[in-house]
Amino acid sequence: MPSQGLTIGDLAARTGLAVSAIRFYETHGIVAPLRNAGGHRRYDRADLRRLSFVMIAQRLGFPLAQIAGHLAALPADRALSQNDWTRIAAGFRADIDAKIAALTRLRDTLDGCIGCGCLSLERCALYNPADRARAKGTGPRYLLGDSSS
Amino acid sequence: MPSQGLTIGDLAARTGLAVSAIRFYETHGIVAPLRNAGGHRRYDRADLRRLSFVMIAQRLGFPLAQIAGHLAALPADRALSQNDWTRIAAGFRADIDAKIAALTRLRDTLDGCIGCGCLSLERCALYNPADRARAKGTGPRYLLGDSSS
DNA sequence: GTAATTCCTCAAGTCAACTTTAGATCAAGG
DNA sequence: CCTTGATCTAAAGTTGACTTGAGGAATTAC
Repeated sequence: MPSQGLTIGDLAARTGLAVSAIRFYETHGIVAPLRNAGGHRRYDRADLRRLSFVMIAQRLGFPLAQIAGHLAALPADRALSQNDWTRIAAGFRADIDAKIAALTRLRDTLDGCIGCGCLSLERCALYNPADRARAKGTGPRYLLGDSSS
Repeated sequence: MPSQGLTIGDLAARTGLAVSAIRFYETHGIVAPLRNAGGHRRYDRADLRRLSFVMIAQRLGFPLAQIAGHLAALPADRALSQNDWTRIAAGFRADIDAKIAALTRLRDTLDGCIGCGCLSLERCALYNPADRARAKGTGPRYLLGDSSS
């Protein structure tokens, strides 16, 4: 039986993360390995998934704190059930959708700007968001998804 | 005639950025204001657009250096033409598309995972990317868009 | 014309997310 | 056993993106 668990080096090799990064994540509550007699960390396979999840979400621009928040909804001690994933996925999905929507909005605006020929640019949303928003406040909220009318 | 240009405070008020941030951006080549007799910065309206562009792109997760790169393709000295925007938009669009694709891939995988009922999770891409990728290298490249077969 | 704002520069501080370094201990192969 | 490599802790360093602070000059408002 190889059931001694994975070392931090094993985890690093499999995830591609640095050993130091995994230890850092531990201080942020993302993984919580056990210790063996000598004080060395021992991980199980669920930790591989946790770390993969972190890597993916981070690559997509989610901050560690937010990711940790999602992962906190998972039980650390037992194997993950489908319900666990369903919950985390649902929570995460809203964030992803928001990000996709913002990106799509920007892309479409860029496309419109290319095609519209508005050299005066008076009516161009990309060109002029800050000027237009001036009456309503500050910043390019027009493209930033502030739909509070 | 109000044609003295905008002060850094005007710009801050209109974009919602901090004055310090605008000065910081200057050190990174994003804006390059003129100076008046007293040494104060004077901006024109094109700078409002540049800053709005920066704010949007940043919110979407693009690093300043990359944004500055896109903006560097624009002429700093003259009014922006449609061609200018066409060029910057085209370059930026590829980045946006890549980000949308990665997010969509993740979302779809999450959806599949919720629906598939794979409690064993042996075939679940979200659950198991690191284990599966082990043979091919490290990390959850399965979901990260590494399409090198 | 002077008081209150706003702006100037430069240096240092902050926060996130890690990495690097140092000194020491643990584990595994021969 | 003992050497080599992995791990440990704690603290300091790094990068990106800014903010804050100090000391001083320019602008604006009255």
